[in-house]
Amino acid sequence: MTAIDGDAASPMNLPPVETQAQGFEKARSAQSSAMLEDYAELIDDLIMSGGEARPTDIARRLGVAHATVVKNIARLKREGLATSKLYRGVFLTQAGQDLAARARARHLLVVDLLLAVGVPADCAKIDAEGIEHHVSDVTLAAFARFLQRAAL
Amino acid sequence: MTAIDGDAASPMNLPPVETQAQGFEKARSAQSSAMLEDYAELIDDLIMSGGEARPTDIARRLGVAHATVVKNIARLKREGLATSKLYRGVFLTQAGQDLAARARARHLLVVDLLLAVGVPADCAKIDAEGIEHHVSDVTLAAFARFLQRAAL
DNA sequence: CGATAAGTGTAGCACTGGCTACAAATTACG
DNA sequence: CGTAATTTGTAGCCAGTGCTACACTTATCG
Repeated sequence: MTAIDGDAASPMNLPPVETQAQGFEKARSAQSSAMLEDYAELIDDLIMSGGEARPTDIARRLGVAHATVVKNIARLKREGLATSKLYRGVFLTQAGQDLAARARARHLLVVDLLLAVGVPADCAKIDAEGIEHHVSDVTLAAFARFLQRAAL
Repeated sequence: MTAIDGDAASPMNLPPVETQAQGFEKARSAQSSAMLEDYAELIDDLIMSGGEARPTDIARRLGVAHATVVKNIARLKREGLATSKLYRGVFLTQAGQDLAARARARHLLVVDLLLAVGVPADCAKIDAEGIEHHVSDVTLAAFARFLQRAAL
């Protein structure tokens, strides 16, 4: 039951079982909240730039079918992040706006770090989309510190 | 059909539709191959360190139920990455070993980069598990260059 | 004002990847 | 050698997130 025997069974260079499992578990759970963050950030972007966030626009931006967006917006509403009336655009609650702000800050920081270590701009933007959801707060703080140091 | 109108509808600071959709699409497809890479790398690790990769060990390392592992191993076999006989351990085909080698190289490079920018070791190991699957070849090359430069 | 286009929402399907529960095989041991 | 524990495999369920097809509302325009 305990993980002790698991460690004892590793004769050499394998990482400890718990650490490894922890990493995988975190990666799995990150995927779960990734959609919420992406939607919140995108909806916020659309509202701020154009005044409204419509399912069709969101779908085009995400590269998915509009029906997928409608279904996922239902989840955002279920989780208290967004509101919408029938055949009207989507809006973020306060919680949704907070999430969007956090997601955007994280996104920008990841892009900046990629640029700072020499990743081409277009590539940095694309890769950041996948990476940002797996960057823990500790790592994010390290990124910020590194960028501050590099800017001097 | 074209994305032209989408761009025209963006009055200000939003990124172009195609680039954005491209990033999201890549993130989604990365998730699809992530499982294969994780399994291949882990199976290879287990075989190299202990001589055999058993579903129960894999399950413990990944932090999932053994039945999940068995099901996913079936997918690896379907895709020509692994072989196994009933009630015996799992082995990698040549393609599987190649995938494992690539995954491991990528994993190590990501961990090294995180360490190089000041992320704590334990945190780097955990976060790398999620990040590695979203690092494109171009970005990976940039990481390598950065590390080489930093080592001087 | 009415017809057509565009946008929105609903229903139902497929696939992935978790899980539990149960069955079968293998291994360990008295 | 045979029984108990462990391991492996199978079956069936659920949730998430895509999709297409269809229905309905809203907007556009002749």
